[in-house]
Amino acid sequence: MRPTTKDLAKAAGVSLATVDRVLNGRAGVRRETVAAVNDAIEKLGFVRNLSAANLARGRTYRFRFLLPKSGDLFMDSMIAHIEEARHAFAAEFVDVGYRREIGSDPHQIARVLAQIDPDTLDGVALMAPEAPQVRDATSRLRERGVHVVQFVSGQPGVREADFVGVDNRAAGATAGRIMGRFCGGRTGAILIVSETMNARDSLERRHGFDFVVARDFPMLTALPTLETHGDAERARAIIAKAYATHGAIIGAYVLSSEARLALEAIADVSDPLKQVIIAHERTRFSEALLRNGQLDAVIAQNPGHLIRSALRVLRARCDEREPIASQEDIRIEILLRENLGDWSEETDRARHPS
Amino acid sequence: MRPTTKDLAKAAGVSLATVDRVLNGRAGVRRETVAAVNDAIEKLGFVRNLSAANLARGRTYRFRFLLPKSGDLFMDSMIAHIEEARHAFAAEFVDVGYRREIGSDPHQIARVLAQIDPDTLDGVALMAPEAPQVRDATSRLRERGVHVVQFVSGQPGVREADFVGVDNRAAGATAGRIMGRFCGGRTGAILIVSETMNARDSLERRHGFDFVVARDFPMLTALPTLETHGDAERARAIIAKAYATHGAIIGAYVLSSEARLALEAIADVSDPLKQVIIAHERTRFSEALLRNGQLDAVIAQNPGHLIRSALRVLRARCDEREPIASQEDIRIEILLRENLGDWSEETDRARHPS
DNA sequence: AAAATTCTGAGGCACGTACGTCAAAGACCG
DNA sequence: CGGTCTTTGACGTACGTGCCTCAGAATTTT
Repeated sequence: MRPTTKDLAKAAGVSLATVDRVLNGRAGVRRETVAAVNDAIEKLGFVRNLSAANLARGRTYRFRFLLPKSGDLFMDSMIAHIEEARHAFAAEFVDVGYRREIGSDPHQIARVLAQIDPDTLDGVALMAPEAPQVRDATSRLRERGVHVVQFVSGQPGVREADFVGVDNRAAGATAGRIMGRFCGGRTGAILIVSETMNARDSLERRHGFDFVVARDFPMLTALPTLETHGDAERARAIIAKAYATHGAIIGAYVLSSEARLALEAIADVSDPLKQVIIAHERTRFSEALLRNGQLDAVIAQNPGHLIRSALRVLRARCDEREPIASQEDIRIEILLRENLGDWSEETDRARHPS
Repeated sequence: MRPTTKDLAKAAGVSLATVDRVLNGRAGVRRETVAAVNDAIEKLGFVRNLSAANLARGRTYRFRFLLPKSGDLFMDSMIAHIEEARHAFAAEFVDVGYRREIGSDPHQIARVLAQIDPDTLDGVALMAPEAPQVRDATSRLRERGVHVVQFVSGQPGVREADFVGVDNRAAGATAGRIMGRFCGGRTGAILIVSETMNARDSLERRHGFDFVVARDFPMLTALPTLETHGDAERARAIIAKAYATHGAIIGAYVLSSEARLALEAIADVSDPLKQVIIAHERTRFSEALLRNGQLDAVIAQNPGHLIRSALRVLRARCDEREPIASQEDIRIEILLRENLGDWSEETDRARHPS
């Protein structure tokens, strides 16, 4: 059996309450007493029983996802997974929710963060563009005792907060290699479309893509990024123009997480089956195109994993534990028609039509 | 606050002990009393607090992975991740271990399973080839109260036990598509190598691969499977012979989880850079080849995920909960050089040599 | 002696369980 | 047939699990 606080108290020659004060770093204990307790902890190899502790203090964890107000299918999928996690985590007294309050103005984001009440919230997972104002507001939030996870957007390795998401340069590079290999040595231009290039993610993906294409696939020319700004009309106009002016477009890469508008426009003004088309993120829409061959590959991060990971990291921080690195490492997934998850069922139906 | 057993007792007009008996399905309670308690549970929306229950019971979970005696790098990686999980799960009173006792003889496997003592073990994750004897032994184990997860090998949808692993037909199909696309329309033969074709996994991968190649890439000819039987000499001999007799081998697909022998032999008797080579599972070895270009793609299942998933499923079964399907769904990962996990660091080094 | 510091005791969190109680149902005898 | 004894089913009591917390006691310090 593992040693308990009782054992500690006996070994250190103090009462349970004193042990508890040392354990939780509260004041009112002499240096020597603290040392005695710590020695006992060391000697007995004491590890506190977190569930017993949480039971005793009636602890609950209250976490919120702060999401962009904008968003299309990818955001929908995210929210669906938050909803799923809500139920799964409820049993462990983790209260999960989300709010769509994040705009594009850094000051507005900072204001949202400033209004968070540490008494009603233990942690937030923030999906917001990078900006100095946001970084500062994040730091202040941390100082007020609210844990923060940079979620999907943002960058790894910032001291203020953990990052949960993929390395977007590597994701772009992955897209680049698939593009290169799928084009099979042909020479031509690659159309590149994004919702906006103001987001760090898109920039990084573009960098990664260009790096690999330039180094390993010199026969391909990556065109300048077209920005749809989430406007279907505009998307179609600029994409049509691109196909008209460049003769030999043999592939298209849609950088942004919301790919629908761009992909619809591409399908409208050209033949998607004759190009290599790559997009990001799995949604109803991208999945359907992948299945019917209009999309050749999707680079994705698993939304369920993202969300559970953010919650686990927040919890670990609340408990002053270190998260399990290998579990919280979000993989860059490559999705083809065959590894979407129900390939066998599909072919079974094809072979035994009901 | 969530309702407690105390609230239940009051609402149902019985004592805590009776509530407990109903909750844990023990005998000695009249039908009407049971109904009364159940009504109260319904009405109050009672959910029992598992950690409090486990605390009171002093419950621990004892799970073991039963692994093949044979195995090379993939098995090493698996074991390393079990070791990691051991530590991570210890805090939640889950005792994780493994034993390498599984041979290829179904009777031997059945004997191993028969010797498991339900008093010392709550669940096992079994990585074993499929066989009627094994299935029966699994059923008997379940009847003796030990939970079983079919791990990596085995098939989904068997009533006896949950399955944690990927759909190998889909994995093979994924390999098939990548092979087809990466070959870029060239005509030629594809070498196919496996350790053995006695394992269900290899068979299924081959089926999936063939299905996709036959349907979508008719210019490719998938050669008959060569079996190395884990013998380096033999591997080199048969592979050399294949390259000698078939003129136009433009790709190679190594089906089995342990790919090293086959890949070494291929590199010895041909130029790996001039073919499309695809293998399964991420190991030190496959990773290195991926980085230096000798391997074009790796189809993998994430070992850390596999192991945590198996443990979570076992735990859920012990607690009579339903596992979270989306979390326990193991993805078929496609690994290229760029999405191995440290691509940015790598290119940073290239740009800023130290 | 008052104030500040350090420490203890007892009760509580949500639940499990050994043991005890109590009534009804038989069993047995004269 | 009544009366006593035992068995059985149905339920309650009280304490334990590892830890936290608050009121208050004991010890210093001022």
